[in-house]
Amino acid sequence: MSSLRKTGDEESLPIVRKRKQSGADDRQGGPAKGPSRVKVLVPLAVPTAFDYRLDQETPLVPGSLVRVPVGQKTYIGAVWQKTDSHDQSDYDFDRLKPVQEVLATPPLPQDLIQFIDWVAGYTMSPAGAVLRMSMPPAIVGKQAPARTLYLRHANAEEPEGLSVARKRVWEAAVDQPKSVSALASGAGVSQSVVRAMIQANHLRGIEVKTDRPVRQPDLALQGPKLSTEQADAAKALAQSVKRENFETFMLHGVTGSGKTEVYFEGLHAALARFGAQILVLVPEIALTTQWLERFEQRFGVPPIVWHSDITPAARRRAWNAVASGEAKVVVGARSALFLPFKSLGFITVDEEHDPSYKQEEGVLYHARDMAVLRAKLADCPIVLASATPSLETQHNAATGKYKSLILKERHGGAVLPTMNAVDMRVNPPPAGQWLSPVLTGAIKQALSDGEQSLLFLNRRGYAPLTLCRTCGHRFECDSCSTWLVEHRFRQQMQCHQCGFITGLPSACPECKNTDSLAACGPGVERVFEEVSSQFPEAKTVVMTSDTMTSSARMQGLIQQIESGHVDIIIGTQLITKGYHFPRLTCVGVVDADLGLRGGDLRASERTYQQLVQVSGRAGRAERPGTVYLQSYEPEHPVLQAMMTGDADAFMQAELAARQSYNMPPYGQLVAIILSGTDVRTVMQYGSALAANAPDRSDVRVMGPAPAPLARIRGRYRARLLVHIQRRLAVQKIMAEWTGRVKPDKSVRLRIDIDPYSFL
DNA sequence: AGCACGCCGACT
DNA sequence: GTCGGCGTGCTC
Repeated sequence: MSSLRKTGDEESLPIVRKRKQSGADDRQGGPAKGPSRVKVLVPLAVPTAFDYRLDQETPLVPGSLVRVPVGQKTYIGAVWQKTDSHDQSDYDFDRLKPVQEVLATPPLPQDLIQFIDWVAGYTMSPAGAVLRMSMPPAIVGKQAPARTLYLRHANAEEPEGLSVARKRVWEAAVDQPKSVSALASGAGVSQSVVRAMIQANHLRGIEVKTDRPVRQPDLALQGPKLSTEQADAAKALAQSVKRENFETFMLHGVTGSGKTEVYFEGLHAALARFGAQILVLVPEIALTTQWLERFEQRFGVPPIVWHSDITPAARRRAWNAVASGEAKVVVGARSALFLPFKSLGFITVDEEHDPSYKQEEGVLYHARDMAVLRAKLADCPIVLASATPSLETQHNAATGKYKSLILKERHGGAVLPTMNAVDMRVNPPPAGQWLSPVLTGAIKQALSDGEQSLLFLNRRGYAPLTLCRTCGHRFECDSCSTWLVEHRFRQQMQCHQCGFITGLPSACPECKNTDSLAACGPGVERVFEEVSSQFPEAKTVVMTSDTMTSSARMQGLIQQIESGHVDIIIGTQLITKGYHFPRLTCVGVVDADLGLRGGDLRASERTYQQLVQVSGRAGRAERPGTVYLQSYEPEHPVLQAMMTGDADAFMQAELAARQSYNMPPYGQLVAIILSGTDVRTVMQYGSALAANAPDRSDVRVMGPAPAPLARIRGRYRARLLVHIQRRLAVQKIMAEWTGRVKPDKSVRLRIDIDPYSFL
């Protein structure tokens, strides 16, 4: 036994010695020279920073960007820990790969590093995956394309016989090399003058690889005249900016109350006070041309825009300008929260209730909640603006955690629209149709008055389900548990989950019957068909993500609507945000009950918010608007709240219900999503998890149950919902639990802290 | 995120 | 008998 042990010791000796050696090699403790160890977080789904060898003498500050090898490739990562502290790393010093390059780019700011670590901890995601959102590998470290700037030749005499125009260019071409257009506009001449002087060799071309300077906001511009209500709210924001610290505001204003103008004043105050950077978060689809135009009017420059659809070149320019601090005003979708702001001075989350702020892929985070943390770390004010604030935000406002700013009146004398519930049991549409005579009557009236109508149905395509009347066959996706949606305009069947597309069938694949296929239920295309046959003379358009394939097309259509060339607009939620159509007076909600089915935690809240948003499109100018809500259950509290307009009572009732069940925002939910190729293995692991749940009275586990969409892309999914009675750090509990019950390696486990969607 | 390593089906 | 499918695990 003892000899065996000895042998073991001897065998492990080299390792022991290596460890000691590596400890002795951690020279960063003293002033010793030579290579040192640095921790670098790479933008990959890795939970911790890797160790690298740094061959230069100068230590690197945390956040410094470095190029390091990982496997076969190299990545740009960020130095992730103080290099002067002794670390416990046991990674052999002589096995470390070297830092290949230290980038000249400014280091990631300290508050961003803290933010990334915190988000990783909160969402239980690998820190590298969060870092990836802050420094997309396709952008960071990439050079600007080369361009040529022009300047006088050094010490050159003014050429003989310059014309007046050329002389002006000559005067302008000193000090800074300038682009042709900058020289021309600076001298007040046309570009051809400058070009001719280049030809004549009067100016010297210099190749640079820098981006053109970012246009700076014009702070002398005045905003529009504000109502008393608006001015009071704006003043509160400006005062908060003066206090120079973290403070959260709920800006709650009815649709059309001019919330935007109010938070613009807050942004303006922050810009004016320290020249700080400001960030406005908007839901992806709300970043409209109309919104950008308003922004430009107020600040004199277009903002730096950041969302999933911008070109790689624009993305690179935006990232660099934000990192250098040159970009002062940034507007973006949720991912803009992770940009490396040098000095963030104000954040606004517009439409803060919008469910699209919850990222449902990769790192599962809620941008609104993370924005509040970002503001806290940056020590700056943040405004959460909405006509229908989330229950979470209203609760925080009620408890005093957030300050309340409330706008009760519509701006410019516009009145709130009149609400009508159309009881579909009393006024049913003709067979095979979806619009009640009440609604078609209202559209007809609007048409004859020369006003516009909007029909809202949050369902793309022609019909959500196609079945065979003979054999009952349903068209389903092969790899998801969903129905294929008929898109009649495109002559296709499509799975809205995985995107699978196939042609329209002419016969039932099961019983081969032709003329036996029936479309069930309405989508926007079907409503379009109905409207077209009822109002053939009206100009009707459909606005969905399917028809709005390019932003040029979208803008063209918006302009047509604004100029009154469109009579009836049919659309999905794409049209509920960010637009202001003065001629729109009649709004019809085709199926106001749609969001209430399925009954998840937030069904009522979300439906209410959506109905208010759609209704808010009506009557935003002088002409009053009218809203028709088609419902089979008009006595439902959501419909009742719409009719009475008593939002507060509705929200109070919702909050009380949440409180009585200890649901968010009082208690917490965590979802565990399991997926794998084999149903039984997935369910077995789910059951094992449930059976070994944390032994705490305040934690209750529901499930495992097959996920509402049990199969996506061929993988089976099951979920457990964990309810925690109180607000506490659930991450520790979850980590301990899922670490204790080892998963079968074929099962993938994801944890969604604060789940929003229950799909 | 890539990319290499590894264990089960259709080819010469 | 081998080529290659993707499922699994590692990257300092």
